[in-house]
Amino acid sequence: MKVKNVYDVLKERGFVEQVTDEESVRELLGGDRITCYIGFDPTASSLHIGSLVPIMALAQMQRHGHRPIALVGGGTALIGDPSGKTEMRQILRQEEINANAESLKMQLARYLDFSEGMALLLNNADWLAPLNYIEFLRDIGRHFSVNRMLAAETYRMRMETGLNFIEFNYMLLQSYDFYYLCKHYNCLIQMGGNDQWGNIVAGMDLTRRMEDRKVYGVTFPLIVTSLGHKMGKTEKGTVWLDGRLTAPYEYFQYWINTDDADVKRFLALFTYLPMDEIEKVAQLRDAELNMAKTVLAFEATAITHGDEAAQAALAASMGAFNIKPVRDDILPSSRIPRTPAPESTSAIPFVEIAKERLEEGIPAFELFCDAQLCRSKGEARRVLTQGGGYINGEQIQAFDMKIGPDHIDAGGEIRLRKGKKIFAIVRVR
RNA sequence: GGAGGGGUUCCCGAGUGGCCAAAGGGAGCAGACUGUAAAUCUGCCGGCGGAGCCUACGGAGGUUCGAAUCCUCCCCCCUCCA
Repeated sequence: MKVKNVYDVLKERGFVEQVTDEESVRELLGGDRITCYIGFDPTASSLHIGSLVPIMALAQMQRHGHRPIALVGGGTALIGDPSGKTEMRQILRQEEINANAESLKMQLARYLDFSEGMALLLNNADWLAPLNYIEFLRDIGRHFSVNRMLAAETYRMRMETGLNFIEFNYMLLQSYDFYYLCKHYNCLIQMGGNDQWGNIVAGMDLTRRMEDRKVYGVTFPLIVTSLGHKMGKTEKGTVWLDGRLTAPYEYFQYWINTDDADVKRFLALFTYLPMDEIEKVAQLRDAELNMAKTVLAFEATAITHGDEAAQAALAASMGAFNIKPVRDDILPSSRIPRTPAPESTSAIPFVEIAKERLEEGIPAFELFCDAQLCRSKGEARRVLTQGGGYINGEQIQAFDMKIGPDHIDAGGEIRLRKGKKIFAIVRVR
């Protein structure tokens, strides 16, 4: 059986917003191995859920026999992309960027197979840094019309708030990347968020002028939740892909809290489950729909943190939230365990408390702070006064209730809960 | 370089000498209802064990019994002119 055209796959799964030349791109992707690229900004030491769409797009490309290039923008990050932003981005120091670029490489390796040139990881600092200003202006700059650049949405929206020259040059550098990758790596397609459209098109133009070659661009829709929220933001801040910054359990929680209306769309984008199974999710209701969310959380966590971590997160959530096992006929291709897992709290975040301290008795609001359920004692007091604090499943009545040794359960733990869904375990040391 | 307008708490944004920890909105948190969803209603929403105290209205000084508010200098942003 012939492998499905990856362009159709991407389109079906909701990855495609705009294409520069749909027919040609489809034809290209239906043929022999081609090379495509997406740029990632090393402005933080970890990628977050917001970068998952591009990552998954590259992964899909690779699974369908093409060669993805993940381009770390070590050079362009020195300038700051104005696209989609209303204010100038903070410019980072060279060392920070280099360090970030390194950790991004590690992360991307979990989604893409970089062995034997099946995928490439490049850093544009390698070719941007040595550029010489005069030469660059003469060879590259002359191909750009300022009039046309100003017409680009990217810059137009900045005309009101202000745009400085360094940012104005971003388009030239990103265009140069595309040209460079085409020339040296035979890269024919650039993908990116829809805010990159202007930069991608400019890169195509430059490549045509410099190399006389036709290249293509595909953009992804900006993914927001059906409530209009940005992906990957919670009350605890950004949901990172790095397990040290966001524990797999938290990551799992993020996905299981997906809105009803987003489950199907997210399964298509963020898992590899077959579309015919995902389509059936539309018919699910109530408890069944929650099972689909469980699968989404499991699959997404397994992709980012591995099967083992996903299973631990699942087991912890089942214990804490009384989740029913997922029925066999719901998304049958998923490897999610479908029997009740032995209850385990091992994946839930925990803090250790010295035995002596506990023997004296710790006021509940202080313990909530120590367990990082609340940011300040004031907040903890408020939460507890409003009845939002629970200990071993019981609502805490007084904010300063003393927590002592008799609260330790058979497993040697104290279970704290804030609100409905945030848990912490206290272990006595 | 000149003239004018600005920088307020997570974000937007009101506030022009005491009644200002600062209106209003958004976001967020908790409770009720639920399905770890949404919608709705209620309460909360700088720190400190509640009192008062501390820290906060771009930065540094000053005037005043008292400053987000007035004065001086500095930094940054915007608009128009050059």
